[in-house]
Amino acid sequence: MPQSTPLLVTVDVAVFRLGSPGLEVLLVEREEAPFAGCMALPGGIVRPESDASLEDCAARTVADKLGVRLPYIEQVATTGNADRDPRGWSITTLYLALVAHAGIRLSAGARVRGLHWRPARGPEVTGLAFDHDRLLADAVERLAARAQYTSLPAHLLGPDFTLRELQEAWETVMDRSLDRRAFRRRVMEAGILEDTGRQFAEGAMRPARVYRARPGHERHVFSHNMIGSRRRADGNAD
Amino acid sequence: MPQSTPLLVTVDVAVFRLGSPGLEVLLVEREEAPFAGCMALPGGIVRPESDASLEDCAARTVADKLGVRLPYIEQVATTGNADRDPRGWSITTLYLALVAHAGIRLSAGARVRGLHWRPARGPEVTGLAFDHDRLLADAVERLAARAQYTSLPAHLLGPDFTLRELQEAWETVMDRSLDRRAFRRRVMEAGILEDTGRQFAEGAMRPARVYRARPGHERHVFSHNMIGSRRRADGNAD
DNA sequence: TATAATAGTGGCAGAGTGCCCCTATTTAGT
DNA sequence: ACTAAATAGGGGCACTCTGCCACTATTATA
Repeated sequence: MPQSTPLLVTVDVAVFRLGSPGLEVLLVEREEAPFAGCMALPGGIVRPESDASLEDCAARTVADKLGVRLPYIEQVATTGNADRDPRGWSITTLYLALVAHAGIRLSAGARVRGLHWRPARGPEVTGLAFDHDRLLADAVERLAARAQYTSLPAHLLGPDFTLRELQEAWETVMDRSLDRRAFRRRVMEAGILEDTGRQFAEGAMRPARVYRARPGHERHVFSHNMIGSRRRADGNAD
Repeated sequence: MPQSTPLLVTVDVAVFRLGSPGLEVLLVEREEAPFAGCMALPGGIVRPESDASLEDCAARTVADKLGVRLPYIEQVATTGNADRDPRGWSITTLYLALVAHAGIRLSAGARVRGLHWRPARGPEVTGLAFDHDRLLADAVERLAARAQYTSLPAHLLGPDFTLRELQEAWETVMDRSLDRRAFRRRVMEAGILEDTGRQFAEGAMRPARVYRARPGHERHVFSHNMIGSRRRADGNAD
């Protein structure tokens, strides 16, 4: 038997990209009540008649607004209670998605008004609608945790990249500096990259080799932590 | 606006305890269609009028059936699609719970008929109702992953335990043997235990010290992996 | 008193770690 | 041409962490 009381089931997605500088998240300005005028994570109501699955719903929600294929999407958590939406008991499943900076076409899609990229950390992203302050914090935390032992940050780059770009993606996601030597050692020993043979020069310096993810190794889990466990280098500990 | 099509929202819980030997999961024999007569994870329909939150719903579902307070409950993931329930589009949020073996009182609670503890791994827990085969596998996998770097397995024991019992809890959860010296070193250096001053003897052997979790350290995250990353000892690799 | 079984600890060889510093490669400037 | 400047890439060292073996300690029983 179905629920006796109506229950709102939604999906919210935290889409991240590499900003300049720092991690950026996609926010949408709400046009309807509740929280009209507030910024919120893009989301939508689950429609059984058109969504094959919850993840399809999340992917469609972002694809509609952003007009871009998501190279990475992952479920974070589900929140359900009577307080988060003034309209009543509601459930939302939060997803985390990454896009490459170059591949964004904000002009595509139907309802693109009010779409903004905002720094994912810091005071600029407080005061979001519903409980999205917490949802965003959860997504950022999950993202940083994944970066410690998986190759997830690579999805923030295009298909080809230099080791420096890859390290900067990692540092942006984890919000801390990494040792260059240790980073290169771990990535290269993991055997997840292949040399394209090409080079990339950015000014009057020695050009860097251009790599790409080896086919089948896009979702690598490192046997050792990407940051060492010895010392803390920079900001936020633990 | 709410969903235009009715949508079944449920909660399922994988409750684990230490068996003899091995990890055991609580299953319930379904009395109603669909899948009448099949074994399934205990679960229930989310009732907005009586559940304050999704997690409350999960805790209540188990407490009703098991008559025991859950020392640990954690959300695993949410599955939603049109195929998992023959009645139509449904969403379930899976929770993972641990109970201490000693504290179980299966006689309490209202609807205790058809409750069984079954080995959590192996052929005895296939053929569950709905997609619960996969849900159970996901919960077992999450449990083993958590054990690698958190003190989660301690919740499978009573308040007091010896280091041997603690190590056996870890080995049961991870389904692999651990090195005794390394285990003791890591646990003691973490500073999460306090000596009760008491001892526990089991036969004609030297008695072991009895420890308890230091208050405030029940949910410890280890700075280093609980299993080393050097070598695999016995069964299931990576 | 010897025996058997478990509890608890010392210590070592080798792998993993951050880190310093060296060399290589490019363009701009003189 | 030659130097300067900046980044790319790697060698290697001191230190830490790892699994593992072996040793001592403690108990009851024969």
